[in-house]
Amino acid sequence: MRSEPTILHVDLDAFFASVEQRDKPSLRGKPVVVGGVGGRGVVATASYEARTFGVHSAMSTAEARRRCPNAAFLSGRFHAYRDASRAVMDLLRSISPLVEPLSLDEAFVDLSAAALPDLSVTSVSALGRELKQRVHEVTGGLSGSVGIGTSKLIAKIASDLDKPDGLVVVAPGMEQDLLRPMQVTVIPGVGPATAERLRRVGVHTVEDLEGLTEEELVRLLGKAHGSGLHALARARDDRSVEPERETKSVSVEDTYDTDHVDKRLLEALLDRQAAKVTERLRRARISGRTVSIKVRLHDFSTVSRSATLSAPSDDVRQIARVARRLFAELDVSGGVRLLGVGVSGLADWIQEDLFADDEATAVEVPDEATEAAIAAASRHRGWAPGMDVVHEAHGRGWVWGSGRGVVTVRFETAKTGPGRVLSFSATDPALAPFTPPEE
DNA sequence: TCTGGGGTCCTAGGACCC
DNA sequence: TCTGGGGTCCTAGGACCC
Repeated sequence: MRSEPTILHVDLDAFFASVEQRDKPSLRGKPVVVGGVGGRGVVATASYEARTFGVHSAMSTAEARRRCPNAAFLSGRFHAYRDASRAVMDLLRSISPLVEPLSLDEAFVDLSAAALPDLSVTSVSALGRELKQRVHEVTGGLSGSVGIGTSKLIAKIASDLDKPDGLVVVAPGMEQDLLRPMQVTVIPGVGPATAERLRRVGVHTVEDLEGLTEEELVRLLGKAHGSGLHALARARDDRSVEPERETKSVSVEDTYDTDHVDKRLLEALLDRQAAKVTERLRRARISGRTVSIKVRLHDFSTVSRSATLSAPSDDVRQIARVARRLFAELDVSGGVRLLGVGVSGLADWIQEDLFADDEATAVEVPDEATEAAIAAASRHRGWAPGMDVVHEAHGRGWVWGSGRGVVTVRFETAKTGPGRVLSFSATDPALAPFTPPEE
């Protein structure tokens, strides 16, 4: 927690719905619901007019239609949201270089890096007002709610206090007075499951939460969540604004209007998703080592499977093949409601050839020994012997570390077909010919 | 016609290594 | 061939957020 109110949180009001109303005057003043319009859709954003009918985000669209049959139901125009979001984020970055977007419609700004005469409540309040005015201008009429405080926690809670079109600045020293009477669910990270656990031990408000020791909270919620909540309950929060957060995973998933049972259809859908994921990896110039699938069954239970490759890949066929293999292990005879493919363990796409200059002591060995080494190493790594290794190398190189040294196997590219082993070398000549480890 | 899609972070257990 | 501890990696699932 800082001594001055230097963290600002902006949240655009009913963002998707507001963009629709901005672009289509006939929708202004009327209930608008943006989200999935299919049989299994849910509401992403409801305009304030729709909210008066009890429609809110995450509600099923079917329920929303029941509550507000006259609303306009729209599936959304993401490029328009992205454009509006970009205008706002650019605006924020003109105020301070330290901007952390949380989503299209939300961001933290660190005002300690902004050009301000001082960081008094008066001064940051004036900045907040001006910001709201300029958000209105750069977006062609959208409003945002702004919260300013001495920490992320306080700024975020503050922006929610006077929605829509609000501005709340929490003066330094007032943090605990603000939090104590509130429900524990105002703390980001306290969702239904955590709230229920806390309720069972008689904790409803932040003040109640303060009554628990860190040990008690850790016992109840686990180490990270428990000690984190112990601090936040006391308004202790020194998380910094992180302008550049790296992507950790890329995924695609689809819920189908009816459950699918046809395995061949499902495999084709999986292939398509693998292609979409790969396309996004390539656009971002990244690749990934871990391929995951997600399957939601007819009863809404969800299973996931993943497999980690020896090297990062952005190869459609390889990712699709791994996805299919993982899928084949599952019993989906009851029907599949949702299917998804994801890639994590991301790395820069352009990989240096780590082994290019490492050949000084390299010793060439016969192909037979190479194949044996690959087979042994692949068993060692838990792969099916032989088959995946060549593809997984993806034209780079591949290292197997053992207690006795490092063995490098080089491949030609796998893009034009199954790769071929080009050479085999060891950093220590004593290792060649390589002896496969015992099973 | 209950329950999206894109993510992040955490936990727990097992394998493996030293 | 007895016992153990720590660290890392991997996998599956869960909670949470917008």
